[in-house]
Amino acid sequence: METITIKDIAKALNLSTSTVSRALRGSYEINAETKKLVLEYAEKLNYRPNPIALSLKENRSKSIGVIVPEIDNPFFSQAINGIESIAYNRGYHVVIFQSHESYEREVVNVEHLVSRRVDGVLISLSGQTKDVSHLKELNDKGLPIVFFDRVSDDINTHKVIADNYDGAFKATEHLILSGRKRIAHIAASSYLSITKERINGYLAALAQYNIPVDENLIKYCSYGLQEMETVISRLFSENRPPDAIFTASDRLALGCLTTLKNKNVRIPEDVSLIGFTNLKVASMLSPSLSTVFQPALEMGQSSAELLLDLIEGKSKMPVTYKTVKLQTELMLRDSSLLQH
Amino acid sequence: METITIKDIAKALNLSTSTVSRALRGSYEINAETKKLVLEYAEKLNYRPNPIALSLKENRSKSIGVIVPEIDNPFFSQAINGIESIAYNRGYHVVIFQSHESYEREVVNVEHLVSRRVDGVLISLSGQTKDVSHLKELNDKGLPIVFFDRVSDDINTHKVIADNYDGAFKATEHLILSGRKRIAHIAASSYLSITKERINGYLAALAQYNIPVDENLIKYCSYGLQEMETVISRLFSENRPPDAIFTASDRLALGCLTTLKNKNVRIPEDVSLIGFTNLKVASMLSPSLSTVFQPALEMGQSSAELLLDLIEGKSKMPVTYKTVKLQTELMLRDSSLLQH
DNA sequence: TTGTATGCGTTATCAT
DNA sequence: ATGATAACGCATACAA
Repeated sequence: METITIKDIAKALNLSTSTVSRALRGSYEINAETKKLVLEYAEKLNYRPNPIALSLKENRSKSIGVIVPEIDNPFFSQAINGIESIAYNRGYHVVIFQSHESYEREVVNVEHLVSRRVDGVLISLSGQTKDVSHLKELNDKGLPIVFFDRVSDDINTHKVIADNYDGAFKATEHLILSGRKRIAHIAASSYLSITKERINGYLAALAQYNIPVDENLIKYCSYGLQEMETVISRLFSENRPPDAIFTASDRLALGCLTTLKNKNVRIPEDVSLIGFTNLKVASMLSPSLSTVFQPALEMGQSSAELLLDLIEGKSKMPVTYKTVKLQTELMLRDSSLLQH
Repeated sequence: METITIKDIAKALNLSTSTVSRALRGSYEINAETKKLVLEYAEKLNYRPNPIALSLKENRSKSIGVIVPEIDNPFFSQAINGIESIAYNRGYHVVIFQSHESYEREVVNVEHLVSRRVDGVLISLSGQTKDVSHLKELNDKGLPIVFFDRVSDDINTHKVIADNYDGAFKATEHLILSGRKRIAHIAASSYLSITKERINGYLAALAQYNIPVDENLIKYCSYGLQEMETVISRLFSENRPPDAIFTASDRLALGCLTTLKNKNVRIPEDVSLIGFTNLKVASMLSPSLSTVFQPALEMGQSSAELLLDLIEGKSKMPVTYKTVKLQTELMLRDSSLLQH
């Protein structure tokens, strides 16, 4: 790929590179004719400034790094969609990294981002991450970081989260109102902020309707299908099995659905099921599953806006703690199926 | 973000930048002690070479551009997952673009990629793209391009495709063998390579089982749900409606499912449904839908490998026409439901 | 209004 | 074995 530079234009037009540069940048002190000449020639040769040279000069890359647990997860691909749309509108590029829910990989990703000189970082923490010093250090050094969805309270910066408490409350309330009494909650990694928030919403709903909390009905399930089987087995080997399950994510909802099917537990006759999920089609495909849908696209957009504002100094630096509450829409369908 | 450079190290150690550079690069002509000194100091200061400076010097960015129609589409997010894994293993970054199925946006994306000086491009064409001269021009100039999934025959480079013909053949055959006779095919944009290949597979299966082709049973559906309603209405307003539908994608399968439901067409009693889809859970969630699963992850990996080989000159440049055939797996479940 | 020189971080080439 | 210098592409402070 031979590329045309400012120097080529200068040579061809018998001008200095500075003149050409000024002409192209639409600078002030420049003869109108010279400018026209340069612009036309540049257009003819399809000149494109080299952003790498600019980056080196201006010590910024006009790119942001995004670290997500998995791209191939509807919530995160929707979020990336939103991030991409904002970033490109504002002249930034998006470089994608996956932590695969591993703390070690997240640390390596962060290291890569720093090496790559991204102008800022958007991150949703891995399920294994307890300690965020790898991020705090960078943030203290002045690298803008914005958290979305899975956040940490240990770093004082922008955070974009869904209203997990409210979503969990409504989901639980929905199950209660449809007559369920023993509502299990299958939660994700206990380290995650979203996990805690959702559990709190669940507990609050139980409290409001005077339903006693049974600790045995709250299960954490961080890993694969195998763990889900154990969890489900435990739940149903109790004296009084649950009559409803509230799962905390897409993966958990689907895993639960599969496992229940394999175990010949009938849905919704034996248990009714509701989940936090971004699999838009889930409830459409499966009348047995109601979902709490998270506005992933909007969360991606908001977090990208916040990050770019930080980068461009349009927003006070590390002091802002801004929790953006986004509408959590409850997609409760075929409610009749949930009735006894 | 203040960053430490080779110059800082040189100054601190009273060495020249060249010596420091040599020490860091593990070069030959260098005193062992000096080397050790530099390495230790660099380690202590957490020195990281600036890839931007490297890029400027070596005229490459160590990044590849990926253009997909939509990130938020299971097939493409799985493919990107595969691309990412290979790229990072080989030291490249992945910069993501979406065409949103629009030719104009695809052209703009390509323009951006060129501006960004990516070392190569992975692309799956938009549904509106008939003309690929925007890509051909670049490829002729020496920019490595690899197509995946939605390819063009007008550019002579690597292409990674699933065996769409075979998948469509088997899907159709499956419907035939379960007793269906009037099998409709709902296809995506007629411009796309995958569309043609799948139609050919469909036609071949009909031919093999001596089922006459009814042109009215082949419908193109490029856009939203509205168009799907029209298509379904037309199909079922015929004298003899279809007794099975073979849809060409996730979106079409789900749109079809929804529309049929709204129209109170029973599945699989009235029509049985089979689709090309990467919504891994689709068939799990919906016993009415059998799926032909595309190995998106593997396709992403293969195409990334091929592109990086091209970039690094490990593969003959633009003369190679290599179609990588990947296994198309047919997920036929609850077959009994498909029987009359 | 235009040209010259410098620097961004790094490495290759050519001294020493 | 090490140092000085130029070059990658661009913008800008300064000189003319």
